[in-house]
Amino acid sequence: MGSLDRSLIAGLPVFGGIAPTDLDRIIGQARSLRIAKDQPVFEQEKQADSFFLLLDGHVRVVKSTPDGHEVTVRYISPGELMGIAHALGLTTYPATAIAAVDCIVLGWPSRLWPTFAADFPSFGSNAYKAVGSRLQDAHSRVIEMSTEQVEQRVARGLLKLVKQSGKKTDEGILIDFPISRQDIAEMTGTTLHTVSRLLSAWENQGLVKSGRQKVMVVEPHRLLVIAEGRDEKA
Amino acid sequence: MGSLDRSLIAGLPVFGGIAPTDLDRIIGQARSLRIAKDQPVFEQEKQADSFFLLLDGHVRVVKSTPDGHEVTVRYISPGELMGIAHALGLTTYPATAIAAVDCIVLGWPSRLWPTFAADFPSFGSNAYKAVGSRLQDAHSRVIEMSTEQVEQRVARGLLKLVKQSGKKTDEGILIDFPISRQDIAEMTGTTLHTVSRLLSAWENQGLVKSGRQKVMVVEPHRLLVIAEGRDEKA
DNA sequence: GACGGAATTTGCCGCAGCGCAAATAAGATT
DNA sequence: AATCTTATTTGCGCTGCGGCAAATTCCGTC
Repeated sequence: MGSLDRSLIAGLPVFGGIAPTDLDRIIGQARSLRIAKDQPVFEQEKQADSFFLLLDGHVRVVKSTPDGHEVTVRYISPGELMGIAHALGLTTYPATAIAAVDCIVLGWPSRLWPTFAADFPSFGSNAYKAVGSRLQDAHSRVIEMSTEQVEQRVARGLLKLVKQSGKKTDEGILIDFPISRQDIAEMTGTTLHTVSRLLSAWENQGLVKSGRQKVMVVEPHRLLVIAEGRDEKA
Repeated sequence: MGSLDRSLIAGLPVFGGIAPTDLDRIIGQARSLRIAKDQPVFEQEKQADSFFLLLDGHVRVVKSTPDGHEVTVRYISPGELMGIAHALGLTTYPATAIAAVDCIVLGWPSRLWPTFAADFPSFGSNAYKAVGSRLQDAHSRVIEMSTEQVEQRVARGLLKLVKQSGKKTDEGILIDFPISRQDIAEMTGTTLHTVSRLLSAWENQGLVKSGRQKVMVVEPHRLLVIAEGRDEKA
């Protein structure tokens, strides 16, 4: 487990404006975890006894329906909080979080949440702002699902991933964790077949380069045109 | 404007556990508004200079997209907060709120939000729980849009309205504010035509009775069967 | 009680995209 | 290098539901 250092979290927006001694106190109560690829950080319906901060890696948050469908709610990037069920007034996790790659995570017992929020006002308000922006995101998703067609949603989904986790290469911008057609389908509300067809088509037009569990966006701008429906049915 | 009485808000969950003197202080800073049917309480993109509590009536919260689509985010019932943009870290309203009927509303200047949240912890935590449950709702909507078909979503939408604002009559449960096919379409992500077809079909089966701007659910249980997809294609 | 505007109903058509199924392809394993 | 597993591609048929358009009904209003 090793000794945890304040510098791990010092630069993060959620801990913005918190005194060094407080940071030490915060990190002193954390335990650090290594989560292997494809392993859960926490699971839907289980008691929410911890909340987490992703230090390194990428995590996919998935909600399962009773009838076996899975919907990807969001991807978590380093520096983001997750599993903050208690901030939402829940005692169980509303979704499952799966490591998309090997991850390093800090975890705190949920009972510390109220203390943190009260003792470190900027932590509390940052966290609630994060919740607020997730609410915005969720509403955007609803709107997209209501008003856009699949092609636009997939384009938008890829652009979101690019913005969040894009890594420049000399051939384009690579989404820097393994992602399957199925994963993309689950985050855009379609099927892997349709995603595959779209990617094939885009590959032919030189918009993207993709392969097994990887997607590289070559021409973000043209993808944006599609995402915004200004495509004129190319 | 008249004198505002503490009893107006004393029983409400958001103000649960707050001392009478504090309630007086809270209500002393409120102004009460009467909003006529079809008039906005607040509007998307505008400066969020107030937040509100609905005392009486029903309010529809709508988001408009740049390309002219409208999506109904939710309906607000008496006792609920609305326009709490600042709790989400926003300075403008993310949606427009329209009075579905004549409404009575309390409004406070947004600058009081931080004070309220800090001085009345139960107010703050109740409010954040409310935000949390809206986030849950939004995610449910996303999942429904991804995995269910229109018929199920419309059934589910009606049931939600029934639960929230249903008024028992001797013929069934009436949704007690005017609601058009178009409104239902905007909240379920479909078109008014499809809603009309569905309601007609359900009317023939004796599931609902509906008319101009009104819907009455006669057999909630059978509607639930449809909503849950346990319909076996009747 | 006739008129006008808005809401609703319904028929018909077309197609986006899903389901099914089978063929490949790309890694992983031994 | 041969084999196995998992991901991806692609063809084909079908259908849910959106788009268009026209008819009808309801309700407020003068």
